[in-house]
Amino acid sequence: MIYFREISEKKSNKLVANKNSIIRLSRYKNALTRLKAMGFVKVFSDNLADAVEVTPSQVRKDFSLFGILGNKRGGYKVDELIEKLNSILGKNELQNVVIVGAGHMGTALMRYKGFEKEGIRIAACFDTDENKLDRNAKIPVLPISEMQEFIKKKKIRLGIIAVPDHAAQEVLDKLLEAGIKGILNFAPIKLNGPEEVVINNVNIELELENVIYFVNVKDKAKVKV
Amino acid sequence: MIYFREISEKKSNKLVANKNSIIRLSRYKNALTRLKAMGFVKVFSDNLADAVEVTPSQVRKDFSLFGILGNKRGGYKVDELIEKLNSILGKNELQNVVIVGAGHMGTALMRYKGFEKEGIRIAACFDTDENKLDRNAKIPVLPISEMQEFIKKKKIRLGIIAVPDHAAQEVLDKLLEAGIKGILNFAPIKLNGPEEVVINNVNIELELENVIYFVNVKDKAKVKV
DNA sequence: TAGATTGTTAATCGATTAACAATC
DNA sequence: TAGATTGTTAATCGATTAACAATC
Repeated sequence: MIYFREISEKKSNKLVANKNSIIRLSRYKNALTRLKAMGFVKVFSDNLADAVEVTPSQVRKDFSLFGILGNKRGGYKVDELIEKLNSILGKNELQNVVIVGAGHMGTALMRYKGFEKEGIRIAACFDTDENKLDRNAKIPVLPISEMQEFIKKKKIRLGIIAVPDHAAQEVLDKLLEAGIKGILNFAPIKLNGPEEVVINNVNIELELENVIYFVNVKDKAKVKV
Repeated sequence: MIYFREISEKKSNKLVANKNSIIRLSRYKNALTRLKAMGFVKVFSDNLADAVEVTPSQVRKDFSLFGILGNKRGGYKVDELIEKLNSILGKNELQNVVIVGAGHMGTALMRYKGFEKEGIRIAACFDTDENKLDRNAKIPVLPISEMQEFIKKKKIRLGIIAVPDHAAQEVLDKLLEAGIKGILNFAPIKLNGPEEVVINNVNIELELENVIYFVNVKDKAKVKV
């Protein structure tokens, strides 16, 4: 992937975007819309740093990494900044997504309010279970046999996998075959896909196990007293 | 929190557990149960490294960090290793959890199969909406007014927040008041709690936005050709 | 102008990887 | 014993923070 490397690395071998910096951009953007609502027209790296709980250096570094320039002494204009962040984050165009699996998790995601206001639209959900189908719903639930055609016809690039573990790899293969480029995977297994496909895993058990571990550590630390 | 620092840092100022190392421990453990099912009695750092896609150095480093010792030349005994990892991860005792919010996400989590086999038990779910209550279900859905007493009586330490943004902070405060020590939060807002409480945030929008960003980057990289 | 804030370079910090002596 | 693998120390890599010259 030579061409990707060209834009993802600076000459100086300092790497550009990593996952954390993108997450921070999203947070800056959210903070900015709040600040805007409060009447701010300009912001300084200080303000954003406070809002997102990072250092001002981090803010300026992130911006400079993505080519966002402010005005020395004058900070950043809120409107321009929001616009630029939206553009970087791909928020200027509606993002169509399909969900595979209309079980509990898939249904929760279908109903999830957070997506719409972020410019994410669930185009359809797919399932093998006939009882779950609902062609006429606002977000239709369709048989998985129609999935690939649907994706191709609507040129959808993003898919969410919310099926049981044992079905996940097969679903992934089908999605990729149909042209999907990015995956958010809720099945707690490692999926194999080609390098050029973006796969982000959300593993709820692992997240909860993490909490358990740190609670235990702190507990033991206290007992030690 | 002097006492916590004492055990969380080595003399040499090398820090012990960070979130990533704990996640890796969970993955080692999962890999090991698979290897065990395949008949393995011993494993080498090589095997685990392959299974989890890290370097053998990483595996040995992680183990040494948590005081897990193998046998030079003989690797690690699978059963012992699983046992030790379970103990570190707090898997030897059943972990009771309450869910707050019986909306789509809360319900999905209640029905989530992954928890049980990891020794996590959902003791109850709480909601303000009377229509959602169900005292007699296997996992009862109770009014939020009974939450604090329930938590205290059953000495529950872990809570999952799955309520709308605007209710999340209030729910957190109540949970902490009742004695909850660790939180998994699905509401996409920053929660304020005292330092000694463990709060882990799962933000599904951010995760999907991340996918969108990297898909766009790769797309543009290709067009550039 | 004087003061404040950016943008970038250098320093620091932390986590991962490599190397290798110890030893089973 | 010879060979292989651990456990740990040192080297590397990457990300965050600090510092400061440029400049509005």
